[in-house]
Amino acid sequence: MHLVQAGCRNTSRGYSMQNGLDRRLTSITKPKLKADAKPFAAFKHSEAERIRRMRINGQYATLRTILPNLIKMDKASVLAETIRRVRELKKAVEEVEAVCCTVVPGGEDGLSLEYSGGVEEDGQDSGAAGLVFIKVALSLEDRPGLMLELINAVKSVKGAGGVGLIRVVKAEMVTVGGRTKTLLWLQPMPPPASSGSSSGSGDYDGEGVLVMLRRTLRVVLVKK
Amino acid sequence: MHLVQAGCRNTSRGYSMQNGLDRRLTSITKPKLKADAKPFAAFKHSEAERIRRMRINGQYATLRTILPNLIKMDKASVLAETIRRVRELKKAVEEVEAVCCTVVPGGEDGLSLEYSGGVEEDGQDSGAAGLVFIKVALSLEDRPGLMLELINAVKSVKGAGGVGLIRVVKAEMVTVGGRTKTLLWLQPMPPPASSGSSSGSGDYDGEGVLVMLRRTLRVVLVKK
DNA sequence: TTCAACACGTGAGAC
DNA sequence: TGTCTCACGTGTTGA
Repeated sequence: MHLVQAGCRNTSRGYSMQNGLDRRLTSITKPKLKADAKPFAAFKHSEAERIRRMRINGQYATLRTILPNLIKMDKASVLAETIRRVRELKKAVEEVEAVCCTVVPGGEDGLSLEYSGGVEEDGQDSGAAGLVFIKVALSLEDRPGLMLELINAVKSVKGAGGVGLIRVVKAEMVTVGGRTKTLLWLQPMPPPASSGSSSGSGDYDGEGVLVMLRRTLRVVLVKK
Repeated sequence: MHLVQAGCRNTSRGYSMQNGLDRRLTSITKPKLKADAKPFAAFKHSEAERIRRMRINGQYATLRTILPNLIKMDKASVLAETIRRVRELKKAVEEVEAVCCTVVPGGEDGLSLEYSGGVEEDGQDSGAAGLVFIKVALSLEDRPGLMLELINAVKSVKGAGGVGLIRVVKAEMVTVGGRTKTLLWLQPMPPPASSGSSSGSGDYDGEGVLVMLRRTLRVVLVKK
């Protein structure tokens, strides 16, 4: 109950890094007597709390060195300035990204789809008439496992027979300031040659695939 | 001495915003009796401390909302992630600024001087042969009063007679993400027509002025 | 059980 | 004087 007020106060308001780690009952061993158990536990507890405080205060010290033009140095002001700065920097990155890095113009959801009905790079026809190559560009806040999510989303686009309709040919990612710009090169897969001629599929619903793809990718975009 | 342990614990580890502001001895008035003075002071003290804690915890809550991909939500982890993010964003802004916004190539100190010996825009000769127009571009962390510092630095460049050698014709600043890009258009002033012909000054040390100017501006750049 | 994280009330320095 | 900020040890809770 606050019977012991530790000697080291270090309240010089200098906001310097160093702290305790001072002279103290070092190398404590667990007491065998039951009477000593409680003071020992109390000491361990207060010591753990001291270490926790030191860790947090160390982060404050780091923030104080990182943030420019800090007027007030107290914790609340440091946190407030930190929040302001993070928002400012985030906005700056997004703005400058919008100006400098737009590869393919996308909609307001940051999702852009480009497709062609021609022949792909290696000159090999995919077999799906009217839709053989899709290029997807999207830009969003980075998160772990994003690429996996995107690929799974692409693979989840399936036709009537439960067979995948699109395969990922190439993928590129570039992250700047926590935002990720992703490029996907996709290739529609030919419908299963179950009936009719092998080169048929004249009724292949390329537009439908695109709609499904866009809807599926949008789920990934708005997630979290 | 911890005789009263407040009722509201709110230790649901939910890291939600709301907190106390709860039922409590409201609308306390200062007691007249001396015996009540101390408990009253203690209450006011603990209450003030509670408000302070709430303010700080509110900042933590805000940080938890604006930081993406937070795995651990405890205070130390939030601060650590904040530090990481600020550094990441700052670097991103600097990099993208270096790529997109370089107006005049500068040295490693971010200071670039350009000068011409011709005639300035309005066709009026400054009178100083060989150095009539200086354009300065510099990029550094923004700070309040920076422009004033720069102008004073320019004005502090003086000749033998203690007279100013340079005047500021135009100044532009643009700040992005806390970094400021500054453009200064300077004009050397003619040396005082104390002796010789009025159009003389053939021995005007334009190079010396540039050296002094660069040295003076560098002081502003490395400050703080 | 121990451990980690938290809110609390309090003593004390700074302004 | 009073107010503000901080470090401290403690009680408590969930894992």
